[in-house]
Amino acid sequence: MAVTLKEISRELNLSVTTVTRALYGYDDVAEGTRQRVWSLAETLGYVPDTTAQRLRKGRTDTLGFVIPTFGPRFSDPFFSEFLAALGNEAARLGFDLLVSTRAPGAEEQAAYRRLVEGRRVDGLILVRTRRHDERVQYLIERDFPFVAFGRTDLEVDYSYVDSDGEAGFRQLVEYLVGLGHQRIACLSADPELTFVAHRLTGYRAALAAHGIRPDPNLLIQADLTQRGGYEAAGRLLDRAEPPTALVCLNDLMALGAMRAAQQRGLAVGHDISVTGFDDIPLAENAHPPLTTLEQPVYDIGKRLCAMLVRLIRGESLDDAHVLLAPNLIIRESTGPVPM
Amino acid sequence: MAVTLKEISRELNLSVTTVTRALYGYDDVAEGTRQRVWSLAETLGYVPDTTAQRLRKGRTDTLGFVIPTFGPRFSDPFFSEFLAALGNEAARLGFDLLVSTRAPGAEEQAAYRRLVEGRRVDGLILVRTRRHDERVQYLIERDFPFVAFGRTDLEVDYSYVDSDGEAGFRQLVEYLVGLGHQRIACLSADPELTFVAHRLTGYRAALAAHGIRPDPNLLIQADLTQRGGYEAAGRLLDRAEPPTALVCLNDLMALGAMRAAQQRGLAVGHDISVTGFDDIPLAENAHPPLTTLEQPVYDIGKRLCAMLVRLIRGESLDDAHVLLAPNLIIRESTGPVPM
DNA sequence: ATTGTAATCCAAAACGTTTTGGCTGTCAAG
DNA sequence: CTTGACAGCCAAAACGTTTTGGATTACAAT
Repeated sequence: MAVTLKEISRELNLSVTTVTRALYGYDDVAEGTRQRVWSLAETLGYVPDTTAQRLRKGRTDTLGFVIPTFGPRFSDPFFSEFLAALGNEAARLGFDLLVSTRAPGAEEQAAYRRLVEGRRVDGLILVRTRRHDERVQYLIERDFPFVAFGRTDLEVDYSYVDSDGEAGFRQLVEYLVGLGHQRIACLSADPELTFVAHRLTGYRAALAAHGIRPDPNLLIQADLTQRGGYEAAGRLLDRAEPPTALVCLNDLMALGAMRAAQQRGLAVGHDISVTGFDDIPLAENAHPPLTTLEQPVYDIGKRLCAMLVRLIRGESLDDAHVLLAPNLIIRESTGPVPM
Repeated sequence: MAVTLKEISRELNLSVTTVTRALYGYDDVAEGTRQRVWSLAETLGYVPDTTAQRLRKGRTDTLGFVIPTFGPRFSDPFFSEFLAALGNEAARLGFDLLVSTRAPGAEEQAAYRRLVEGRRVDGLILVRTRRHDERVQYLIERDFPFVAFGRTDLEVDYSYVDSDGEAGFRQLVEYLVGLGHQRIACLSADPELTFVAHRLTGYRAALAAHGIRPDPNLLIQADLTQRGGYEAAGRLLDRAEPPTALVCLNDLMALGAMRAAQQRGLAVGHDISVTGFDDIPLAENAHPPLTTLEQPVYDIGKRLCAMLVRLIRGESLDDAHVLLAPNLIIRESTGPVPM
């Protein structure tokens, strides 16, 4: 089918060895020979077979990324931005990107094993780490190169980049307290997710710092989706004594929460304050625009990718544990507590 | 490093041949031998080397998908849902998914060539086809298996699934006309994109059918993003005689357009009507919820994936050209023309 | 004793590449 | 005339797998 070295070598009465060496610019090939090889390769449209190169070189030049998807209608701007970062940076570094989509659980674990044990990729990027992350455990155990967006509670060392969600939430809640809010609800998610746990810590710390007794009724657990935020906010707002502020674990939830509030005739930013996390592009275009904590997802993805490649190449990392402070962006979805 | 057939065979005093055949259940292996092989493979944790299998079998069992990204902050729910569909379906069919991200243009074309000519994938999925799509032309020329979400104007035959944007927009605009709208603006995009051209055709047809003279000032070209919709809507609304309805090429633009309207004090759904296309999850949670045309992105992705695999396997396709009618979902962003 | 036939097993080739460790011939220096 | 150096080329091995086309043995049937 496709053109191989053998064909070129046969055509020119050369050995396969000489042909590769000519193509790769070794200095033990006569100038004339090199030119003949190049020109024939050109006209025949020779492109080396990637699979053969991989087998021979013992590496795939491929990075793996398993997206944790939730339900069929999976749609999260966070991931598309992150993916764009990985894709662009991987390409820049000469790596392919192999993507799987799997809901967390047994099938996800199997996907990781396929990638690692079948030697399909040279390294992996993890995202949405969990406090006791089996993926991290597994990869450490197998000594397989990986980097993660997020920390874990495991007593192991690995390379990560993470947002300081605790500091971010502390700052955010202090800002709300400063506006006079006391009944600040938190639309949380599965606290096994590390970033959820961190943000909750920050939430609690800020309340405690201001002598506000944490009300367990104001902490509610939901999905990290609009629907999750919509439903959870609905339940909170229908209480006898509803909260005056809704702190949501991410922007998607916040958008859902805003809708729930608006359906109940509340003016977001006046009657009730709502906040998110991520600063997805939609946050700015929400109505009203959403107060949120920005984390530079694209840069994080890019950085992780570069770190992983250095790991694969056996180079040393000077910045193996990066913690970035998120940036509080105040927009119109928050305001002083209503009289 | 990893366990190979050779090691297993050495350990058991068997040939490599017998070991593979034992593992794959050929009937010329003694039952006892088969068991010894299996149990040793198990304890050593043998997993075949994917690269070697690929080289030997002459196929990669990998599908390629190049996401057309626009700018670094790429974030489009349409693509994350489509990607989830591809990922899940590919996995189900035993295929890996190789993803690249590239802005349309020369680099994109180079990415396709790398994938095809380097024999990195067995087939490709195209999305956002263009009227004179160089990708389609190239792949047809090389006789490489591919499927596309979208049609082209090229005189070539290939397998696709597409939404009938023309019919959808016709229905949508007729609905708006029925509400009394006459000055219906269209926030369009690059008409070289086939789906843009189709939707525009539907828009014009509906206007013509009701004797409304198309006003070139009401047709404006923008990016398919919130920002694009926001800016274009802003320009339209600041005119002396602004439109009463904004028909947007997709939901993201519509969300941006809504914000532009709201910033000018207009109540969307009353003072002005806004529509989108796609029915991304955010459309439902917008404020007000967005009237839009739903297309089953997940199903389309799944279907395309299955079609591609059949193509790769040389099986025949009975449904090589699928046109799906989008579904008009009327929400609160549209209403009667204001008095 | 020969033939036939199962039942087991395996050597070698092949996929396409890269690298190792040469080999051959020419020419200048001794 | 020999030696050494150098330029230019290449055979073979290797990466790990699967498949082809036997080979070997045992045993039953002739």
